[in-house]
Amino acid sequence: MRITKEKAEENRAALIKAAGRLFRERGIDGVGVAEISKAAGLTHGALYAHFPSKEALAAEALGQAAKRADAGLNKFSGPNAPDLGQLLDHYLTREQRDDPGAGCSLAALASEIGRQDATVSARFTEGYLRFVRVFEEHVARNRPDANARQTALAAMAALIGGVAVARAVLKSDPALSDEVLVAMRAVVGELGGNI
Amino acid sequence: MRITKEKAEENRAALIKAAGRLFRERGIDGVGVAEISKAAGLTHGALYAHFPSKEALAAEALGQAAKRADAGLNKFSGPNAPDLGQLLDHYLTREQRDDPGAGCSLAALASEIGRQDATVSARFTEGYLRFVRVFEEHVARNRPDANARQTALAAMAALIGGVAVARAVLKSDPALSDEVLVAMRAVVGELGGNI
DNA sequence: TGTACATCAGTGAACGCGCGTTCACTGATGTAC
DNA sequence: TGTACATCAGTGAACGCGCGTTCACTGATGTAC
Repeated sequence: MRITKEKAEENRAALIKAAGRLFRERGIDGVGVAEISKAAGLTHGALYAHFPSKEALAAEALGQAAKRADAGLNKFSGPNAPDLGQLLDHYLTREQRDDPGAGCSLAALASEIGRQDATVSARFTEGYLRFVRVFEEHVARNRPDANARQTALAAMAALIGGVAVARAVLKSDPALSDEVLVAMRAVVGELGGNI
Repeated sequence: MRITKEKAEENRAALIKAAGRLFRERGIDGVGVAEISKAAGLTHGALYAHFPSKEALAAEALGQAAKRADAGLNKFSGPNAPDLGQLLDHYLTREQRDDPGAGCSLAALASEIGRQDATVSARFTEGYLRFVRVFEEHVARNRPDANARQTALAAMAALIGGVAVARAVLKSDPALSDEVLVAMRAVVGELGGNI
């Protein structure tokens, strides 16, 4: 039952989208190819017509997620960008914390990417550096005295850690989880030269 | 073949130690009970004489690791403690990054703890707060103007994120990985009122 | 435009394997007398 | 102190199940004439 090229491309996109969401929700090790395929409306055999392995799909999913994040990130860049505080308010929300599937892949998968292969690592690096560059612009503008690159590298890693920690403590101490988000917002805002 | 109470206690400790190391190295989902038991010199059946489930073992392993970290942390606390920079130099090393099994469980498992149950989350929270309190002391001493609690919460989450990011980008961009560690050291040092 | 046929996305059974957990059993330890 | 026996940490086979991957097959699509 061969299908149109158009439909095949749709199916491929559905696989990538489902994989991204499920990997963020439950980790790369935490979800199987059968479930990803089913979520995309296909059987697992079809997945292997598009990707040589689960790991290749993971790399593709991470790349796609970075691309989507990049689109959202563009409006925070350039000479007429809103101030850094708005980017932080956008990133450090309860919604982001409470719905990892819809959120940032960097925060959702940070501590397990190191165990994946180099191609997955490369997609993480790309996504991370996209955020870093936007941060760098803001720091260079707001705090000409500071080392913008260094501050941006640390600030973005801090945000990733902040969301990961807020999620990790949530089930045992929800008040602390909120406190971490607020603290991150204040401290990174100050770091970036923005109250 | 019943064994002495003493030997049984040793075996229990070996299970916890092996579990901690393997979980940090490969993630909780990434290692099975058979391998943990084997690393402790036992069969998997014995594991269930000590722990009701893999998840209970994970909680125990995280608690034990926090206890050990606490011992190392005590010398950075109190009125005669060395300055914060030494704690940062101790935490943000290539050794820490390159050997997750021997390092900090918070950094190794941050983004997957949110998927575990509340008892595992509770052990993470305990470990995190131990670090936060030590940080808080230093910030209160070095920067009386700052909100010490808030700064400490953000700084510790930042360190966790920094190590996780340094590991995530390592395979694809080792130079960037080093740069992240250096940036974190500088920025968090400044945050804590220490050059 | 109509016909013949090669292509290939997708199906679903099957592969070997490892997973977490259970359980009947072993036999030295620990205890009661 | 010596004997009888209950205890229980540890063994290893077995449970059902899901894992990632392979492959013979299907049949509509896309293409060559």
